Amino acid sequence: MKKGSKAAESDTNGIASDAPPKDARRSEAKRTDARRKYDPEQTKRNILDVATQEFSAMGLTGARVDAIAERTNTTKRMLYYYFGSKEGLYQAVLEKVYGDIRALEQDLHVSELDPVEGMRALVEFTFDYHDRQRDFVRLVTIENINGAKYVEQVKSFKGRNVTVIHTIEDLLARGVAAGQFRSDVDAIDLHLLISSLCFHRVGNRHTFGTAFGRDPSHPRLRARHRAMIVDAVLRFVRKED
Amino acid sequence: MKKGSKAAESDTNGIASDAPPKDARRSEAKRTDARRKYDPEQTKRNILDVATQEFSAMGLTGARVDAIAERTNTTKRMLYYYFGSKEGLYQAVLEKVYGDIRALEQDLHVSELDPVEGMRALVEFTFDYHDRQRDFVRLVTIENINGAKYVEQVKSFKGRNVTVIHTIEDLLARGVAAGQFRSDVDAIDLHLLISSLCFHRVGNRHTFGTAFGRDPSHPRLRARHRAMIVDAVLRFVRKED
Amino acid sequence: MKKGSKAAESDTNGIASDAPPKDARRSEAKRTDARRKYDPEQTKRNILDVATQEFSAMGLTGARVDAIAERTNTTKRMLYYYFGSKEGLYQAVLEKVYGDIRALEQDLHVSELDPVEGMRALVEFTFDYHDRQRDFVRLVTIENINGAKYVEQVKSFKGRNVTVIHTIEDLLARGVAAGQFRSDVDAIDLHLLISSLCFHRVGNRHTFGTAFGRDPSHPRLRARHRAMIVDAVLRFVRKED
Amino acid sequence: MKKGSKAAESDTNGIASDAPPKDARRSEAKRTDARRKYDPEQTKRNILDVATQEFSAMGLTGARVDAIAERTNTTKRMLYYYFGSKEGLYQAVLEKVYGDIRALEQDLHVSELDPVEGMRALVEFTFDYHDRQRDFVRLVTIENINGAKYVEQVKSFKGRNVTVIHTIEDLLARGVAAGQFRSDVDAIDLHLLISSLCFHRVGNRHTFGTAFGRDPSHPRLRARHRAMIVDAVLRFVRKED
DNA sequence: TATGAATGAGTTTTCATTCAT
DNA sequence: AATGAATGAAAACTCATTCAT
Repeated sequence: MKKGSKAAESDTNGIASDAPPKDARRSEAKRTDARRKYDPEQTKRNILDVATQEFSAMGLTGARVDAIAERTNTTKRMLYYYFGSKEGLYQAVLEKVYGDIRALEQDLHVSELDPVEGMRALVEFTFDYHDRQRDFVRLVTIENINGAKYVEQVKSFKGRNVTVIHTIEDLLARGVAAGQFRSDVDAIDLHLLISSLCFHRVGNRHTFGTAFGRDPSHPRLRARHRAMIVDAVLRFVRKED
Repeated sequence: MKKGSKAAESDTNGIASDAPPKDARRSEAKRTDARRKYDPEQTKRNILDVATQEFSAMGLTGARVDAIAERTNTTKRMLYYYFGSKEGLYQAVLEKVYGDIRALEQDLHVSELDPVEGMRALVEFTFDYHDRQRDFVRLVTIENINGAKYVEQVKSFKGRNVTVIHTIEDLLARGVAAGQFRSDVDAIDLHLLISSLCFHRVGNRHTFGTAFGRDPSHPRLRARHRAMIVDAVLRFVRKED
Repeated sequence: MKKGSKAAESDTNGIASDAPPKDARRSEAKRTDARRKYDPEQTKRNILDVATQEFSAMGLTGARVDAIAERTNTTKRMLYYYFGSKEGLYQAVLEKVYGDIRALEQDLHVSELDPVEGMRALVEFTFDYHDRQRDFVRLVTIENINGAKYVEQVKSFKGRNVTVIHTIEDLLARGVAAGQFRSDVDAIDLHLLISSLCFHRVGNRHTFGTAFGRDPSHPRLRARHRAMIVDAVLRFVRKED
Repeated sequence: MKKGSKAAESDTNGIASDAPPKDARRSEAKRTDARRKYDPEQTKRNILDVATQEFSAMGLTGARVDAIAERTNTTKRMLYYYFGSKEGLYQAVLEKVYGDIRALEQDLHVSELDPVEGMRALVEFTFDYHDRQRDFVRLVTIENINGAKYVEQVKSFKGRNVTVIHTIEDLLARGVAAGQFRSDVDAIDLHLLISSLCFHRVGNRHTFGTAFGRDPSHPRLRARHRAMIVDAVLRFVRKED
């Protein structure tokens, strides 16, 4: 069994793991010095970012505390200082990742759009989010292997899902009222359907790639998939004449 | 101070992990002595069955060789004797699991059905298979976390996928010819779409259950999902007038 | 995953660990300001009191600097500021505890009593002291596990013992002269005998309680033990006719 | 804080830690070879003997698993293999130590002796046992610091104590019947009294030695103490004319 | 073919102590 | 005088694998 203590894959190409806030911080209160030695918030964030990559790449059991610590600006000790244990850190990562997606969903003002366009926007957003946030997808996958044991304790988790369902319910209701959508679609079922289509091609892209020699993350394929999924969803909800 | 060494979840309700053979075996080939003291085949199979459960429940890194050995009729040494290493055993499990599905697909004589009925049959079969073979679904998930590293070396893997694509191509071609299906659907894309819908609700059932308080494996929900997925696929391929 | 960081047992029911002084102090010397922001003496005393409990409950190796600091009004840093190290703090605790008992023994004016009554008074005092000062008993026990390494450097230690022996020698001499006591009793041996009887039932009360289902600190049992021990000592020293 | 990973004191001068069984073993079944490489019983016993010394010298928290392992013929891993954890090993040590004393007590046929002689024999036995088995005394002390947490789970513990009380009750009853003993002595109280006298001088010998410059384990002093304690107990139980 | 004992290298976690503010 | 953040060294414990029988 190989050891490879570097993350096998560093999928962090999205928002979550960008470490942008250095500027945000500076603009706050702490004046001059660019890098202070004692900055708990930054230390925590740094650990969390590295841990996100490592856990998403290796799973809870596969990740190594040492490996995380090594890629950090601090030492292993700080990791325990702030997060208590490996599991505690893992949970904090889940919390952060679920918090991130919720923040973004706010920007979608679906309720202001025509039902069909709103549905399209929602699906495209969901597609794009999963496509970019591989760490998120992997962590959800990992949680399912863990039997959702840790996500249950994550506060941001439940809230996030309620919001999506409300959005979908609103779209469906308006679409039905406008005679555009059929009336027998359940919001949660539809959410599952959309999620399935957006999640699977990211989460299972490795076996898919191996099986068919196609990399689903290739731009051309991605664009086609995006269109296909939007199409499939709209055909599913659309009222047939 | 001890940790639970039993598989966190024993999802074995399907074919893969059934350990039926003790009797079946005897009536097979090995004639004479009813119970021999040393039966390599049975020993191997026993190890494999236990390992399937353990790996599918815990992942490659999460599974413990000791835990597997303990639930076996033999000792840890035998595990190494027959499979060489933890990874070797894991690979053997993948091999077995992929072999299982191929055997089943033979029974589907889709080519003899009307395109629409054939498509329905294919989707229903795919749905049922994933619904029952949770171990399979989990192992695929796990492989994707491993970057499909091990599945690449599994012989039954590639072959299996080729077959499905052929089946779909045949259905699409016949459906287009009959004026029932649209002509711009790619077989691999459609396979991905079907897989997504059938896979996700099983693989991510824990987070789904936690999020919405609905267990997707409940009979009523399962039936509804099955119908919904068939419906979605047919709407997707059907030619609009 | 956290461990209980509170002392396993807080036996502080006596003088040593009472933290009475907040007011007493003020009336002492430091006149003017009722509550100053920085009060080194109070800070030290507070640390010392907490440390007494923690060390007596957990032993030198078992006690945790973090746990002590947490229960303090100040921070860990202050602990090092004032006491230099964990060992330094432990030693300061020993010093304090031995100082306490000496102060009390002054109040016993045994030399003014009839030998038999004096002996009774001494035994009763010794009994009561051990019975109340569990922290003291525990710390002595702990020191014996440490090979008395730290108590050797405690100034109040030697002096204290010399005093007791003088008291006993005086009692014995007067008792022999009065024809009440036998003449072949060694003062240090007698001290050991008395100590044994008073110390053991406190120090080993847990195993005793577990073994016999009797809690030696129960009032009824305590009274009986007190009488028994006085009786045993008097029978031992008394001259037989 | 000093590290000293060797046992600070190796008090093993008694039966428990003698490693005599090499012969016993040979005379059993295992024929020829004096030291076999695979001998679980011996491995366990070896670990247990070393652990007894280390725990009794350093306490539960003070003892170091590494230090124990180092002085063993095997590796640290085996310690976990057989005893599961540091606490498990500690408990096994308690079990062994309590088992040892019970075995010895069988040899005392007190019931066949005249009450006075029987009482003398019992006290002398108790004295000698504590005097020799310092490891036992220290471990009991340590357990009392632990609040008897571990000893409660030790099977040999309760049984042992019941036996002693029966012996004492028998002696008292016969002595009273013979007009030699007073009738108002409680067996458990007497046991406590005897234990106190025998235990304290061993358990607290370090502080005693430091305080008075006398080493209670010196042969001359030991003999005098032995006589004194027998005398004190007999005076306590004897009926006064 | 089969087995229980044994192991070294790693992995998580804890601890007393010090630094920068 | 006082503090929260930071740390290296060591401690407990685990894991996949091999050996002797």
